Amino acid sequence: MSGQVTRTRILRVGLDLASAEGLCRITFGSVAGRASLSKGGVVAHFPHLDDLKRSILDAALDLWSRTCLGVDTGVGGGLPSLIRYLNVWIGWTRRAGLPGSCPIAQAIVELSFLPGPVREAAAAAESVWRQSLIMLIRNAIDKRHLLQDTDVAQLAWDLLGIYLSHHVSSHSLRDPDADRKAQFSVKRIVASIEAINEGAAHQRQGGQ
Amino acid sequence: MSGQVTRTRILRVGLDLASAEGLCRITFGSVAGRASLSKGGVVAHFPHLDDLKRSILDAALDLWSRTCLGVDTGVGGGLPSLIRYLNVWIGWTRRAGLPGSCPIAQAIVELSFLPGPVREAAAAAESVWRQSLIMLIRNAIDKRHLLQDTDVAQLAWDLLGIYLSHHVSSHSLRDPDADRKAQFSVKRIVASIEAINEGAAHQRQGGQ
DNA sequence: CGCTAAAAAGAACGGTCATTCTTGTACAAA
DNA sequence: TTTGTACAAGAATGACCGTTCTTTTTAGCG
Repeated sequence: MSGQVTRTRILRVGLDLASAEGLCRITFGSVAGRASLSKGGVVAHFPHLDDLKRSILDAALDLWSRTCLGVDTGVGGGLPSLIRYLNVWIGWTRRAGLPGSCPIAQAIVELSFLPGPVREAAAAAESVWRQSLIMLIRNAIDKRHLLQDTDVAQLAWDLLGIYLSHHVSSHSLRDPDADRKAQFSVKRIVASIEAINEGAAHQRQGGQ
Repeated sequence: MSGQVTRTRILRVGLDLASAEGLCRITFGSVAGRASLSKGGVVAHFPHLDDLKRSILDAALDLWSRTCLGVDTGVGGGLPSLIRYLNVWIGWTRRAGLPGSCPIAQAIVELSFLPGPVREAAAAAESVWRQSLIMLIRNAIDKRHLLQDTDVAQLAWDLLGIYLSHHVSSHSLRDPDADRKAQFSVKRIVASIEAINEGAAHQRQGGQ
């Protein structure tokens, strides 16, 4: 069996496991068992556990990118692309075939206290998310779909916050209504800074 | 030394440790060390680790209640009380003298995958938070400060979401601007459902 | 002082886990 | 067939931790 194939299988199993039980539950033994490998077999590919965890996060970000980016062919940018992206992003793990929650969101919180390469990888993924949001927001502003003086960083923070809230709500708190609530939040926040009826919106934004 | 005093000291140390390193880092040894006790000394008070963790969460909720509730004497209910509460809630751990982040918010996420009494305690704390928000929101509606058809559960979800986003942002991602951003979010969401200029606001809520 | 009971210390056991090392196996080239 | 090499298995080590048990210390009281 080619080593590359086994390596891919390990990462696939690890990604599933991270989604189902969290990155902190990843051990050589747990991954080896589900991959029908011995513990030593996994270690041969990832000498240190951090290597494995970091690679799993990389695989998760890769899957996110394939699931959530580039799916709006034909929408043509601007606010519609932003809204489309948000609707695809929220709950993307189900669509991607993962058995549980979003491993990245979970990792960001789980690793708060644990400096090291794995934490860096999680933070980097968050940075990618934030940059993607910012680019979509900027594009919507350029196309005059959003107010010109929209605070880009603030809006990105709010939208990332909705995603994280949805993660906690649906996963940690098992709220069956999490999807609906998150979508409502997105609608409300977008409505409050849309460039339509600029007068009222502007008054709201600027007014204290 | 009276056992009660030692027990209190253990919980104080445990609360600090949970704030500084997370509930999952609580071990008999770590608590014992910081409390100048032997491992056995801690076990004598909390035979099972879950007892200790649950008690720490209880202590955290207690501290929250003393720090965040009942501080608006003279404000007199309604929307001002809600806003006051949110401003006190966000970042309450600093005010309460805890060395790190909010142990409850962290626990809610950390324990997502681990059913048991500790997870139940974290979920119960979240329920208390949610109920507090709902009561404040209802009061603001009764006083005609918020729109009559405000979706109470949705608004509570949004505000809890801002708190959790602030937790992740300030703690996991170390954004020094987290406080300001969270406060801005609160202002925006409150503005969008205030009963003032009801026409525009109503149009926004009901529209689409 | 001695007696008693609570409180704390400390040793010990079994389990899990990361890491390291050695062994075995399949497969290619010579 | 022999040799060499990547791949995987499996044993061994040392650390940490929850839990249990026994022993020592401390405080109160006659």
